[in-house]
Amino acid sequence: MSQISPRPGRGRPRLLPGKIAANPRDQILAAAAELFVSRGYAGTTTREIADGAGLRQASIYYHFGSKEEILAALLERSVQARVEQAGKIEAGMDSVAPDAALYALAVSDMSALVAMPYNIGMLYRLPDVIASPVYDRYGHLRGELVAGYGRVAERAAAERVPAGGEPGLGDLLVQMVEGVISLRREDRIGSTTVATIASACLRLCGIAEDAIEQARETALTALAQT
Amino acid sequence: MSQISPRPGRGRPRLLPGKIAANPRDQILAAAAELFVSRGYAGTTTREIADGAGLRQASIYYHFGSKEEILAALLERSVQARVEQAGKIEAGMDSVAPDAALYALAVSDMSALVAMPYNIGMLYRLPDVIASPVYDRYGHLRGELVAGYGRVAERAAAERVPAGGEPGLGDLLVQMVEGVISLRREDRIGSTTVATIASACLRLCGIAEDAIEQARETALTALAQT
DNA sequence: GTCTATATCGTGATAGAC
DNA sequence: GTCTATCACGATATAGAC
Repeated sequence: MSQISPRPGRGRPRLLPGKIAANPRDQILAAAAELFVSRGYAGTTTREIADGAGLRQASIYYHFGSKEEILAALLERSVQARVEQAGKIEAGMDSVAPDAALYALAVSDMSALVAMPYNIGMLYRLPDVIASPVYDRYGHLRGELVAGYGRVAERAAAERVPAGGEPGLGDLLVQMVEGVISLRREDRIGSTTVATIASACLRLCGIAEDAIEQARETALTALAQT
Repeated sequence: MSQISPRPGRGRPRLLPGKIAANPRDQILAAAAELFVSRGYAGTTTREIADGAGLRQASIYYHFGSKEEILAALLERSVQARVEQAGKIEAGMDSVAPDAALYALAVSDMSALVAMPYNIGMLYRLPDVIASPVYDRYGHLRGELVAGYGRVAERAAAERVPAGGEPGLGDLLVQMVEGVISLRREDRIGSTTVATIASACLRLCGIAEDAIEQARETALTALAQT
């Protein structure tokens, strides 16, 4: 990154001076994220990215070596936050009730997904992204996420639901949680969305309605302290 | 389609005579399906499709007017079977127990998804497909599918789970059911997969374990008669 | 650090021979 | 009905001026 020298007045001025607020790298990432998510990776051109970022097509190559490098940066961002938060919650699992831990995991993970700029959590679903060589570097992290869900869920479910099926509880729950991605694409995230899905996760573990309600309150107060 | 004249000996012979078995239109569709699903729509070239179908790039344009027309044909195939089956099950819903109807709906829908060539059920998830103008012609059908799931599920759930949340039960269940698409992409469809997910659907409606087991048997015998 | 200009290649689609 | 040949365009990426 020594190539970046943010000294004012350096470099030829941009044509469109309206967007010099944030640093250009982030502007490029933001524009690319929006386009990748709405038109796909292969369906997005570097020219469109440049337009969105407010600079010229060629100028992108000062900040990134290739189009694929932009994708890699976005992929890393999109998985990092989720895995980190999930790890923290699983680490502190022993101090709270198992079902509250699951509720907290679901809520914090969905919050991370919803908070991501331009819904980049869905990059992982795109075939051309998965086929890309850069996917291999971050793909296994999502597997760890599923495994984490599985461990937390098995505890919460106890013996209430038949275990050992394929797909496992972790797969089912991650599938449910990532439903917010589709909902968000359709602009359907409301004030009750996250709570509704989190409750559904506990229901999927055979937890009764009153216990779900209790786990919800425990989880929310625990999350508020973080 | 009057342009198709399958008289033997007509037309210049193909370079690669190995694949003349089925009709060329279907060969093109099959090749396109495999590629769209593995590399995305925009990421697939007509040359690659032609290679997969065993003819030359330009020859595709005898069977389809454009690349988009190929996509439209695949989209139609992928939604038709699901909506049809769902409609039949919902129509015969009164004659079986509500929870058995839901189980049957989930199983038959997942079976349709699993039976689709090259997992084309996932075309609906691709941003460049959704952004394409041809999507508008078939997109609303998926909405009807969700609504159908919602009606069947509300009956099965009765008053056991809080209703009226966003997302609705239909959204949650379709989300679960379409999880087979991801599993299939990862080659993880086993003998218990469909049953596990169908049971999870009922669990999501607050149905108890023994009732789930009973619904399963009722549904399977009902489906066997069809 | 961003620009203009351009090289080089790949794309979807068309024309016309066979 | 499939071929060869090619057009017109748009893609990523590079070179070098400012």
